[in-house]
Amino acid sequence: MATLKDVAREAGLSVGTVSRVLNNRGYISEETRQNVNRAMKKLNYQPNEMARSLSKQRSSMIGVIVPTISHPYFSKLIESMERAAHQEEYDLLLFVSQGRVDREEEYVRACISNRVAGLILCTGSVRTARLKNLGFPVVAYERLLNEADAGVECDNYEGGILAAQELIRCGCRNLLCISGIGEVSMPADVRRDGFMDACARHEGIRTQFFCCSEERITDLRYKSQLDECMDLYPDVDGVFASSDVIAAELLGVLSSRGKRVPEDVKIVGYDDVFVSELTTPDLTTIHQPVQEMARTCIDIIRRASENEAFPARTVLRVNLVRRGSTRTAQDE
Amino acid sequence: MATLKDVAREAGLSVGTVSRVLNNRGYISEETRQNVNRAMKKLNYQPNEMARSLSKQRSSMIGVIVPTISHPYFSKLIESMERAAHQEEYDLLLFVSQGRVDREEEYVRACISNRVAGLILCTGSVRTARLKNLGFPVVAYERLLNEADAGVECDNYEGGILAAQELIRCGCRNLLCISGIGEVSMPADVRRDGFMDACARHEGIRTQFFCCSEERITDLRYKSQLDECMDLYPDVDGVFASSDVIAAELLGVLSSRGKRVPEDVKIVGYDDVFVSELTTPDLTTIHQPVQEMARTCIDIIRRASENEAFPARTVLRVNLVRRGSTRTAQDE
DNA sequence: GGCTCTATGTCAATCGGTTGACATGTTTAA
DNA sequence: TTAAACATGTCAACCGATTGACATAGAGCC
Repeated sequence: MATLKDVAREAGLSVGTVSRVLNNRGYISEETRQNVNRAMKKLNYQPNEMARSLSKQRSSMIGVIVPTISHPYFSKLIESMERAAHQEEYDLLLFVSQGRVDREEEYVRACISNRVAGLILCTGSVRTARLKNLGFPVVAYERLLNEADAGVECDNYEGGILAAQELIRCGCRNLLCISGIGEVSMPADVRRDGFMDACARHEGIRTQFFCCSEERITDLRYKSQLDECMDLYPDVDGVFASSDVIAAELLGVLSSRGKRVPEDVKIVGYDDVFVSELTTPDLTTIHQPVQEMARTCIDIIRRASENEAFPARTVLRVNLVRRGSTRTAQDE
Repeated sequence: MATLKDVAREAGLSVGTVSRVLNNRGYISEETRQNVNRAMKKLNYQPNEMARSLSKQRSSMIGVIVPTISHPYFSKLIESMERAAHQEEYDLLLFVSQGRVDREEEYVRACISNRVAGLILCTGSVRTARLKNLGFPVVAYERLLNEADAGVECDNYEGGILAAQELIRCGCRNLLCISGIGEVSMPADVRRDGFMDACARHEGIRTQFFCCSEERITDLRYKSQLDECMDLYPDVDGVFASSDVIAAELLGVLSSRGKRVPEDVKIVGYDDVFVSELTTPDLTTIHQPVQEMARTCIDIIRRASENEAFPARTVLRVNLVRRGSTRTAQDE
């Protein structure tokens, strides 16, 4: 495997000059630059990132910890992160914690060992005291973490409002909000607040609330809980589900009870992942700007690395995507 | 950030001895080991993987290139890879190529630069000549790559047979096989062969074949193609879809045509990802042992790193999971 | 002619580990 | 008793870059 020294010899230059070309430092003539590039190509030179990171005291990798990627929301997120990272010349170190605190702490340690350029936390259970003075910036994604250096969220409150308005627009009067609540309070919790507040502003709207246990989020199986829920509230005519996956499962539960969507019950999901277009009918949902959120996370880390200023908190706009599950006669 | 030298000083030992403890080399007394561990804990020492990799000429990261992770099959795969990798003390470097050759080559270069312990290729478009003498083992996952050092697949032919048998068992006589074909020939192509061969062994079975273009696999949108397909073959009573996502979309297409599943049409999917339990009815499917396949890939890399022998080709068994989409009256 | 800018070279330290050679003791077992 | 096994130390080279100090020398300008 060719080294810088080999390239220098091949180009008839010193390592110092070649390193200057690679890192764009000091004065280099166009001729020399070409010469170096030619030599690198000829030797099929690939810089050793380990050596580079060691001397720079910082690698070009970004660590991301997520609870799962089986959930389509997180797979979409990771895909966006990967793209954004590589656009900024970073590589992505992926960690899946399954929501287990021990793993999360292990993964934070792995990030330290790898001297990552930054860490994006998409999971809330890490003991926050351990996030101080890590030597790299920590970005909290849709989590409330005081210890993080920055936070990126979408406007969950607004999302709740949009969902409520849509159901009310469709003539629903007997609303149900299904959401998951973990042990940690999360930005997503305020979706419900937005929903409830918007409902309260209208006359004659009944609202119920059902809490799906999210401890088994990695299972993606809520069906039995949703069945119980429908036993409790058999006469709802509009449901706001806090994720498209829950909404999709609800479709199955309703279908087995002979309820038709959207004729008998209207549904609004959340996230706008591919599942919402896979179901029959497809799902009206609140679109999260996942790509933009991912880009923001990466950009914060880039800025921090270059000692540029960056926002402590970024809240991005959501919007409603109307599909079959809230279609009414007059929409045709 | 504490270094090995700091730990040695704290423990009153030499760096050599501490390094021995870390790498389990030579003779170390239990007392010294404890002493070192205490010192490491006290200083909150995290070994610098960059330095370690540099001197070992090999990092403890495994690179994985996939075409997408939005597709539930790949997100399940990556989740399994991540788990298997960390169980063997590797970190995972994730690359999503979107099926673009230029990105794949860029990612292979990134793996070289990071001196990965191994590379798992879940995508077939890389120009194979570039995979020789990379300095680390390359494992082809569900791909035919002569240049790879090892291949891991599931028994796709058997999967096709199982699907055919199930549809025939349900009394279907007019079968359709929907599969995707890319430019590169892949192990998954033989699913069709298994299906067709099994059908040929039965009297009075008609078989059709429809080829879904997979160029837009990252889109996960096959609906319009499937609609055409149903125009072409309106009277099929049993369908084998080469992925659960296609099967799920087909459910929607059939529903909009007033066809009921499983009463009018029976469906068998492939993969056994969560989507198959999300639909109504849920999908009978061919289960791929993704976890075991992932573990096999990681194990091959571990063996290669330790100069142990490893199999050049591993083919894992699949099995049928019966659910609602092929349920008949007598199954009740 | 002196000054500054451009372009490159030499040299050595540094990043934080790993590893091997070699030395020096202390136990333990044959 | 004596060799082998155990336990640790010292020292230095090495992995492949980055970086800064300092030197050299030609080009362009006042």
